[in-house]
Amino acid sequence: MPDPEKTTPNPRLQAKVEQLGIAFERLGYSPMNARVMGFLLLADPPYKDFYEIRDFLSASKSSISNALNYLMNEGAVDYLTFSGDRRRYFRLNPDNWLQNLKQQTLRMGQMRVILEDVLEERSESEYLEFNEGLQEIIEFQDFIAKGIELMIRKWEEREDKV
Amino acid sequence: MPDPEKTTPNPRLQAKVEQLGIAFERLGYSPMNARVMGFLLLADPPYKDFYEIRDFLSASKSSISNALNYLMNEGAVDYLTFSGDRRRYFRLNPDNWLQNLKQQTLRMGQMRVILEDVLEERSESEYLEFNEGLQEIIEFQDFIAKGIELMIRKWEEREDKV
DNA sequence: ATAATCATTCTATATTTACAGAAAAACGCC
DNA sequence: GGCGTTTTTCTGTAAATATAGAATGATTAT
Repeated sequence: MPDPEKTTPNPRLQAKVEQLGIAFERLGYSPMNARVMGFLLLADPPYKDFYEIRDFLSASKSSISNALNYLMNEGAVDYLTFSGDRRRYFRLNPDNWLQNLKQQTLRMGQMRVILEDVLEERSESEYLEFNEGLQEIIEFQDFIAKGIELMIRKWEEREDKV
Repeated sequence: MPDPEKTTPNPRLQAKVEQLGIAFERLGYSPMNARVMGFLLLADPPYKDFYEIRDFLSASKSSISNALNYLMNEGAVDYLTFSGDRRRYFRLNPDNWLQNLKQQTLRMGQMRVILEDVLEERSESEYLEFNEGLQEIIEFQDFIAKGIELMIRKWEEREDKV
């Protein structure tokens, strides 16, 4: 059973977590979700219970609850349990996270779908040059998306060998 | 000088622009910016002046002004002028837009930077498995980022030949 | 079975962001 | 250079989102 060693505040760690939080906000995470990511990334041991997280981030229970649920849904976070201790110990799960990153990366061709729709809509237009410009963007997105798909396949082959 | 033919409202077009707007919101654009993109994508001729945009979207001048400036800054939009007419005619510029998409795509390796920082921070930790998980995510991001870079180079070669 | 505590949900508040309208500025034709 | 029009900036308001706190629900060790 892990010992919830009463962590004395560590300003350096706090600053680092804030900094990581901001970095994750830039990737599209909401502030609290971003900070929880930051905290779990630096956590040592790399699993922490609900109240450790709450206390470190000085946030409310609902905020932490929502953040953890979001991140668990996202796949980046899961938890451990230890018998004789009903708490859950939350941690980043790099394996699931990686799985998820792959999925997301594959979904990158989103704009292609939109633009194909637009081109169909513009089929009557006489402004051919404009349409050709759009066509080229579609082709680019397609090119990239296909390439990424291929690369992910390669990555997975590589993994099998390891 | 283009004739600002008084456009009678076209419900079908309006619905289509809304729909595109929502699609662009999902890509991270704010609602008005997203609608302006949608409108310019379907515009025929593919350039429209400030008031045509404003009227079509039933928005305020400031909203349209901000949206256009944002999109021009982004590179997706620029404008034409015609002598004897001081209005600016805004349009999507697929060439610049494509340029920009390439840039963004290249910037996809952002998370790598964050995680490298984290790993350095965790160098003392004895939870090696966790660190190895992070390391693998870095490698994946790196693999993808490098691959994309290569593909963009290929794309540009292809373009030169066309 | 129950008491203790872990976790979620609900509701209220604060913060942020988007948008409008008015006023000011910039621009380009005459 | 003056004047009318286009465009931006400023300021206030509305809407959306994030977070807090309280109440409720769920779990398990005893």
